Amino acid sequence: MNDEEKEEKRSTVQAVDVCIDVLLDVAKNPDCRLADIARNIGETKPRILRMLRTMERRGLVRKSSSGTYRLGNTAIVLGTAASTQVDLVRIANPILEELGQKVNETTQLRIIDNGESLCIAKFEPTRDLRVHSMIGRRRPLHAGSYKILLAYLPPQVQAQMIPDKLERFTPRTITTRARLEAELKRVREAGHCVSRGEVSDQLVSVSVPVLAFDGSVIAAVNIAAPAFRTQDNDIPRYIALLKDASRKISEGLGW
Amino acid sequence: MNDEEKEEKRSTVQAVDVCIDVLLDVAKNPDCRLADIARNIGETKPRILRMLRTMERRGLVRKSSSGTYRLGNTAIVLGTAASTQVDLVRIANPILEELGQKVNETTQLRIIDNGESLCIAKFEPTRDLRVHSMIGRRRPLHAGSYKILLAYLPPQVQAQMIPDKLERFTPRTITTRARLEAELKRVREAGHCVSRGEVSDQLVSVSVPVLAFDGSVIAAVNIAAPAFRTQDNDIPRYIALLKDASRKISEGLGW
DNA sequence: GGAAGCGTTACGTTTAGCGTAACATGCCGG
DNA sequence: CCGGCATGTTACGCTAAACGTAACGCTTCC
Repeated sequence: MNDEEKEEKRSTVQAVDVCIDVLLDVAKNPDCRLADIARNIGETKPRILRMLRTMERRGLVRKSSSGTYRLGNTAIVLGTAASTQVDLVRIANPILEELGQKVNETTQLRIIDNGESLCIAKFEPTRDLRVHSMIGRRRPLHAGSYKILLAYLPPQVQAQMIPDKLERFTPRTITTRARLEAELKRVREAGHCVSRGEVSDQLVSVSVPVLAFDGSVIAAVNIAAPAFRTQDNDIPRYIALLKDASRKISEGLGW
Repeated sequence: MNDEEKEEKRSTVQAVDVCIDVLLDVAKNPDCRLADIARNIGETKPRILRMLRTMERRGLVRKSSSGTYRLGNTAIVLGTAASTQVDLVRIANPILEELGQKVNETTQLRIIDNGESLCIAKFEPTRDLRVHSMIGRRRPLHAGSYKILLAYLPPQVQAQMIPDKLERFTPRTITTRARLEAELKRVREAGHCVSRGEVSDQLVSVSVPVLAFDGSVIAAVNIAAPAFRTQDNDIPRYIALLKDASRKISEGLGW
């Protein structure tokens, strides 16, 4: 371990850290087995077994009769409590719903987390064909309209957020740093970002930033819709509605 | 520590156990301070500080600028994943919503957890005056219509679930073991339970059991409504709708 | 202006809990 | 039918992770 890592981990509890790894792994892979978890996170089976037992006793995970693990009731309770405690999510939820009802499409709230974009709230309309969304899903920052999260960062922070290799998802994905930076400049000036098929061919997504009191960007609201039913003249309307929603969220947060 | 406790705690990880205590305490008391948490769960401040730091680094909790703690984004992600992984909750949610829309009142799903009833799913209608409900809220088993959870237990299990002292909430609360057992017998024969003001004066609540494949009771669905707008002739309708919902949940679970 | 709270740091001691190794069990293929 | 390989599980001795004590500044409130 180098000095940097030593500094990072000073005065933390390893067992808790590993236990969080286990929880996240179970969250990602429902019905996983002890051996899988141990392999995934690179620990020994006895260690993970002890942790799973502890968490099972507290209802954080559940062990099925076939020996596979899932998250448990306590995790639901924690999560529900969390969504009422995280201001951003609590405020945004009804606003996302109102917006989504209005345009009858999927809406999302995304933040930067660990160099990726993370969905922390969403609304899906009740129509047969809609964009599927999932809280907790992570996406790279360079593709799709939530690249807007990068656009307002201080230059050097932005630079280190952009990985050297930009993965390509579709022919329209931006994969060179130069083009991405040019696009980010344009996005910053426009105040919104429209992505047509950068992540998935058939999808259009439009994002605007959610501003903190000091003008910094703390999240992005977006509308995601199938390309075939999104006409060019829908876009300005979407942008206006998104800006309205974004403003309401900022106000709700007390700014 | 006596032998029993030793046996209980064999091959678990103490640090994880304490960390769950911390999480649950933060869930219960948003914006709590380090010293409060340490006091609440009877641990030293440095220990809790180390844990909070570890969890904060992973986004499980958030520390505000004023030094208070709340649950964080990772907790939301975990909770959302959990509600899709716990079959009972995943299946029950849309059914609870449909039921709640039909009667325009609050509906809940409750299970037995640790000698109490625990709300693990709910629906609230969008009307001004409604019964408030909260996932994670615990209630004693002897009061209110969810006492039905006790009614189908094997006699000796039931006996040890009923505490010696039955807390009184209202004049109508059952507080003697004999009366409670008589009531449970009646409930078991009727297949439903109606509570009028046992927990709170102004509330009526009706519960029916959710059955597993073997006929054992795994949960209770209930409708909770203000007493003034619940006429006697509403009750049979509620019971019928509840039984219907309960059957759908059982079927959804594959039974 | 001190007393009492807070969060935080440092450090030496100890015990929690780690990993190794061995075991029981189930499943598959030869 | 039996060995091979997977699984989950247990036992145990060793070690270092992390615990608690004590002391540190800081703020807040009498």
